[in-house]
Amino acid sequence: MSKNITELLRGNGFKVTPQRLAVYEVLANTKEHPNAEMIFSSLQATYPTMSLATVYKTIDILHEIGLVQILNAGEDSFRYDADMSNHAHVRCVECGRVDDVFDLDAAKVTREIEAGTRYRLTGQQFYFYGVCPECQKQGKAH
Amino acid sequence: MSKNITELLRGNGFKVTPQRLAVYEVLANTKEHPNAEMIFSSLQATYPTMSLATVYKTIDILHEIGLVQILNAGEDSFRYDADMSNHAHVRCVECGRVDDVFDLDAAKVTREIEAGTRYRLTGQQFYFYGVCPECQKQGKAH
DNA sequence: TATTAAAGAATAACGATTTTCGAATACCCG
DNA sequence: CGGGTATTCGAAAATCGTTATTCTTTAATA
Ligand SMILES: [Mn+2]
Ligand SMILES: [Mn+2]
Ligand SMILES: [Zn+2]
Ligand SMILES: [Zn+2]
Repeated sequence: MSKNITELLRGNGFKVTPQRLAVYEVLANTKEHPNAEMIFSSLQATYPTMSLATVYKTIDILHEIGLVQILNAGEDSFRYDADMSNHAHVRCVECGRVDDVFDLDAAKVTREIEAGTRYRLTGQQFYFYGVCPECQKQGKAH
Repeated sequence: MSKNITELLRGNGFKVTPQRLAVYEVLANTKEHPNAEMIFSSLQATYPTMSLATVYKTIDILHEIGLVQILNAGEDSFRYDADMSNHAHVRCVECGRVDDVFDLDAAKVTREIEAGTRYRLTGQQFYFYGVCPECQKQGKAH
């Protein structure tokens, strides 16, 4: 995995830097779908000198070489995901967390849409909104 | 249809103004899913004095009284749709147009997700992106 | 038609995200 | 090891859809 990103960076003419590896590691080891600020914060401990600008530029590159997908979950900022598989997401409108949704055959849906619309689809985003299990517990008073 | 919006505005304590009717007419008579700027532009001919701020405020009201839905098609701005049925959208990454996708049973998909996750879902947003038939012809992307 | 509160026009302001800038640093190739 | 140059840092600035403001106009009611 780390080997993969190193090769991909070099192979695309990008230098391999600790910052780039670190940003990718954050995304590869979380299921939280962080935005740029969250990535930046989580690197403060290990990379106190990391610049937010570097996070943004690194994400651009990681996206360009196919290692990171960009999520628009209807918030002000973008979220990022190193899981490049075709899966949907659900955002809790109470606490803001974004979880994976794997119980959806996205490829099948895509095929149906492609047949119906005559578009050649290159991607898709499914977002669901609701209340996560934890917030349901806390908000019993509803 | 115009009768409907008039009643709804009055019934909700809003005044019926030419601007409000005009904004709704644009949305009711197009399939282009315009954003605020596009609505504003398309009204320049008939309402040269229309303010962009009025477009925004009117959309708020139309949304509030259930006449317009707000779309997040993965762009910087929101798009609006007077078709209140539950349907998905597809955006052409070449020319930016946004088309309807009626070949998707969103309610069915939502039920599946709700069963699989433990979220209590309150809404969803699907959008697909790809290359529309016309842009495929022009070979902008082979 | 007069009254009055709501609404519109025009434009300034907003504000969080994202980008830019220039000097310092460090990756990488030979 | 160096030299060349991509990259980083840090702060500042831009971005830009949307909202607030101020003054003017208008819809609704009787
Ligand atoms: Mn994910
Ligand atoms: Mn539509
Ligand atoms: Zn929650
Ligand atoms: Zn197109």
